[in-house]
Amino acid sequence: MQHSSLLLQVVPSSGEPIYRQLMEQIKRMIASGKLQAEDYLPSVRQLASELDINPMTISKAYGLLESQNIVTRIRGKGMQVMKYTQEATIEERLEQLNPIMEALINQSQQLDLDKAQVVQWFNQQLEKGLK
Amino acid sequence: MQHSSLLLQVVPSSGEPIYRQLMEQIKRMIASGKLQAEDYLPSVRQLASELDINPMTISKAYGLLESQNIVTRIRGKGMQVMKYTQEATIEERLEQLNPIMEALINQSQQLDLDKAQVVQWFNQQLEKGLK
DNA sequence: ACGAGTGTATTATATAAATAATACACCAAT
DNA sequence: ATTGGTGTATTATTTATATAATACACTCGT
Repeated sequence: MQHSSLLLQVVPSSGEPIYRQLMEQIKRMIASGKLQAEDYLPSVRQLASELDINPMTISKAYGLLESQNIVTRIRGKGMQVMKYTQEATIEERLEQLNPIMEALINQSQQLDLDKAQVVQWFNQQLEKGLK
Repeated sequence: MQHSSLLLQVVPSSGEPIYRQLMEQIKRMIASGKLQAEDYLPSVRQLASELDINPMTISKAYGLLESQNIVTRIRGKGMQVMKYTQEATIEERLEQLNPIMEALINQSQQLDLDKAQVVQWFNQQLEKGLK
């Protein structure tokens, strides 16, 4: 099977543990509808080989997603996005950005940058990075 | 001595190692001029007790800052911000926000949010968080 | 029944990070 | 000289993360 699944990416050196990076990305993909109810996640072994990561690290992420009732393990088939899962509203998705925005605001304060400067810079960076 | 120094804060559960959190915050405080050339960093023991963190973790951060020539160890006195250190320009400080902005843009894409929505939300959050 | 595909358990190893408790070398003020 | 303040070295222990190599139980298509 293909499922190319190269939507997921991981930065092992980022401090953030790999299994958490995976969990958060999958949650975002569910929130945005890129993964829908009853869709299957890429298989452990396939994802492990694509990302060059140990299969048990993937399995750890999947197991935790299951324990959070986000995904169901289906024997012999794989991990399935929970039935009845709804794509998140725009408002809900925006709220998921809060932790990182908090960090950004925090760093801005420590750098003694004011609101206007940061917003301008943010817009400038957005031009280059967001469609 | 006081130096209350409660400018520094740390989130032990964030994945980001404590010693790196400290290093980055101190670098930002130097860039913004909150710490100036020849200022002293809070002492290892004092900071350790304030943040409820092991002294050797602080010492590790300080040692790495020294090896990056950001700070000088002065025997019997403490860690001093390098002489002749200049406060960073606004442009330089804005560039220090790039890594976190990249992450924010990345997450926005994964959530399938568009530029206008994110900018609006960002402004809204800024109202609450930045003076 | 077989084989290839699921996720997972197990055991072991390695590394980074953090803690803990001491001890040391140094400086400065008394 | 003594005391109390610096940072640091040392050794040991603990925890979380990640890897590695096997093995197992299950499902599906043939």
